Amino acid sequence: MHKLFNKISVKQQVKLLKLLETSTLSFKKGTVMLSAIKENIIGVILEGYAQIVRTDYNGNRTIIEELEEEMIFGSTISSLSSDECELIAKEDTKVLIIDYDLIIESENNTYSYYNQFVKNLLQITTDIIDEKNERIEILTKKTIRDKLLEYFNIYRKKHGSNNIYLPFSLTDLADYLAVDRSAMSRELRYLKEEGFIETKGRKITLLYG
Amino acid sequence: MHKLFNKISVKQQVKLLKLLETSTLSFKKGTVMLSAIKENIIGVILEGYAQIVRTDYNGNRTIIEELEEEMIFGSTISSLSSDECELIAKEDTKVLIIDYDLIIESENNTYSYYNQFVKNLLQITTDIIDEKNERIEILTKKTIRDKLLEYFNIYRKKHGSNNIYLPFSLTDLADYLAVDRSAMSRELRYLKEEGFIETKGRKITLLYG
DNA sequence: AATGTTTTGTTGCAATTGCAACATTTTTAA
DNA sequence: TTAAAAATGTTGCAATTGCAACAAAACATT
Repeated sequence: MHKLFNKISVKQQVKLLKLLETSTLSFKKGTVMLSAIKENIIGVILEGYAQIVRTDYNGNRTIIEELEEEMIFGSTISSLSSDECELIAKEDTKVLIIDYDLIIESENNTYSYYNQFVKNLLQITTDIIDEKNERIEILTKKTIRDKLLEYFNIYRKKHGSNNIYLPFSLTDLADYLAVDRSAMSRELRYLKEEGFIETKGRKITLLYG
Repeated sequence: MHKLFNKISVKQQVKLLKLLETSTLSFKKGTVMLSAIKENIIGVILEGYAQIVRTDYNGNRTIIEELEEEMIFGSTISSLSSDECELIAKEDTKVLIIDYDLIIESENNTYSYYNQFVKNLLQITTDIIDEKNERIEILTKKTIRDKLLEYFNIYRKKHGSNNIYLPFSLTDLADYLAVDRSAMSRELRYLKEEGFIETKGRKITLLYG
């Protein structure tokens, strides 16, 4: 069950979804779900797998977000500057769509499940702020080395281990750090040569305090 | 009246503050309000002016946030990695402290003013996410020039004007963009020389489409 | 198992940037 | 008003980085 429905019974969930006039949409693999993100909505991936892809003025396409089952997306929540972004179903995908304005404008302050839902959403948004702050913390470092080390430190603090298992490819890591991939590759080599880290595939071991 | 109390009558506000066990603290100019930000709280500046300052391992102090009257702060909301951060009253300052955990854990889902408060807080957090996304958008640009132009474009889109009035000093802008101040100064000169912008103090005029 | 695709590693080189140091102007506070 | 502090502008230079191009490895798909 999704965090969004924490402390809300199944019966109440049904009522809630009706109250918020939600809809469930299904998309075939490969479909572009344009309209879905044009408006001010919150989406939950119920089944399948989708990506948010940006195409910039040069025609370069970047994957902004990978949306797996259970994940949440929406202009309120992610960086969907709706102009350039597309939501694309990479598999057959089922999405729950909730109108954000309706959540906020609804005057149904007496339904306890509705209020719980708003609270759950608040929890999720504050978690997202934490993540954004982490990324900003990393991006404000001036050198690639410092960005890497900051990324490592945050990971270590979170997981309590010197072993880092990258949740994505090194190419994606370079995107996340907003640095050139080959330059990052070079910096990782230096860190290895200087004995700060060891790497094996996507596993990185920190050898420093 | 603060956004946080939007659609909540003064009478209800009083009840709400009691319900959430808030406290109002006063600090003399120059005081370090350490404890205030150590815990999971939301603070509102009722009067005065304060700063959140980080001191890193090198002893370098950076102003992370400038908190004027009406402004809100807290670990849930800003980037207060509480270890290195201090909240400092720059003038005599009065602060409203709200325990975030109490907001979330309270089961008072029947008080409409409480629910409205949670909703207001949700609005504020989503706005903050937008701001963070903007900054990330800027920070992921690779050159100083592109960072500046992205900053300008976001400003122009928001204010609908080619005149930019910087809300802070150029030194602070360099911090915000996470670039060296003198290098930014140089880049601004190039932009002027190439006819893209004009500047006068903290006013920048965009001369391009 | 064979093929095509994506990821990774590497390197030379040019462009960008940070740093340090200093002069000048503006702002702040006594 | 005046002195001190902060912000701004400038420049040379070294360090870091992005870019391009390529080879090799890993992965995915039929």
